[in-house]
Amino acid sequence: MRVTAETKTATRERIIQVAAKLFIKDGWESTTTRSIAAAAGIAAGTLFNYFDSKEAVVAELISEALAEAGHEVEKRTGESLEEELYTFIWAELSALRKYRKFLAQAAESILSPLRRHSDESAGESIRTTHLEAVERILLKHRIERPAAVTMQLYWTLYLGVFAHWATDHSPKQEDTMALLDQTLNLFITALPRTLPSKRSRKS
Amino acid sequence: MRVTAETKTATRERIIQVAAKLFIKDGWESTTTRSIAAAAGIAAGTLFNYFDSKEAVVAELISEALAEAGHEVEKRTGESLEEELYTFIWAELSALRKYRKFLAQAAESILSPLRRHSDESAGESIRTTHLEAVERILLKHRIERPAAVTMQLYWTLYLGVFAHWATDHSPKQEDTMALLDQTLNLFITALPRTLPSKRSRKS
DNA sequence: CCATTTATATGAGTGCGCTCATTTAATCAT
DNA sequence: ATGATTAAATGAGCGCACTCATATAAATGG
Repeated sequence: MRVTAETKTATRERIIQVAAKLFIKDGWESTTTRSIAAAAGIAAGTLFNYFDSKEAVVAELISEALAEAGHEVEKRTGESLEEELYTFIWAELSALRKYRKFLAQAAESILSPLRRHSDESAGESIRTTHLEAVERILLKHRIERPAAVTMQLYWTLYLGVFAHWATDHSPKQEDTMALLDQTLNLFITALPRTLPSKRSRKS
Repeated sequence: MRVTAETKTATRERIIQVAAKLFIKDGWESTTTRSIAAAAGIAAGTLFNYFDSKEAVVAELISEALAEAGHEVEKRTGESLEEELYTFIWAELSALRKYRKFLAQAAESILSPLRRHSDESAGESIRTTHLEAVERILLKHRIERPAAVTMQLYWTLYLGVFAHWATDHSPKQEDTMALLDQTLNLFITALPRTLPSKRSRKS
């Protein structure tokens, strides 16, 4: 069976769309790959011709939402470093708002800091794309290319904010806004101080 | 069928011991609950009379290791706040060293910041126990009872260190030592500054 | 002692994500 | 047109964590 490239991309998009609907309606765990396939009008196994895993589906969903949000924000100018980072992150979270409820469950395994960088996990590109954008913002504000450990620290802090956002019960997630504010403040304070030299402690 | 309380605790301990062996030998994913049950000399279903889930088994394993390490360290005195936190955390990590390889896989779902605090997950007691110990250390150094958001920030940072440790390839995890040093430095810097009042930003 | 109650052990069963041998259909060579 | 080739679709099947009706044996009461 052969199928035109158009049909393929159409099917792929259809999977993502129905998956989004189902995830929003039924949650992450209750939505099975079988039900996604059925709703997309394909066989159960066919889903895995398009995505490596259930997680890869939601990772694609996230990536698409973030890509849109990212483009708009990066054009802005004339803000302080903290303002710019804040705007960028908040724009991303806003873009993900409709997925918020099930992301708390889904993202756990996708964005976990415990995933090895080396393996080709579904969320790896989300992480690198985000970090690249942050690096670009830092460079724009004359912060010299941050050390790997700095970005690692950033990602850790970001995950904390993300986790709080995903489970934030305050009406418009204003608790998260406050946390993000504090977190960025802390990160920026840390910026000049991180890793000037490899000075190990206690022997 | 009834069994004495002794038999029950013996079985429970046996499960933990054989599970530890298998996890170390075969890793987290390759060790099945069936294989643990078989090695412990019980039926597959019986395992779940003793533990809610596969994750609960490893959570118990971690808790036991941490309990031993925690007791020894908390007696110490005369160190700076940073020193004391460093010693405490490093003692914990040392106690977990034998489990390090499979913890990178296992802990992902257990310690994830994305788990809701409210639900009764396997790793919840690990988190609260650790945070209580840290709070005790802070109090000992005249830091007034830290705000919830401060401890949240601490846990986020701690998870970053833990994640790095779990996948640290340097011979004696000295990379982690350096990261821990920097992380604690950052946390302590942040201490007086976190949440003086509920000042929300941007409306 | 036997009957009843009760706490535990049991393993077949369930639904899941995912795989893979096979089928199907579009394309290409003649 | 027709057969050969190829890429994608298929769904039965696998191994997993976990459940639950049932079996079993210890404790208890007469």
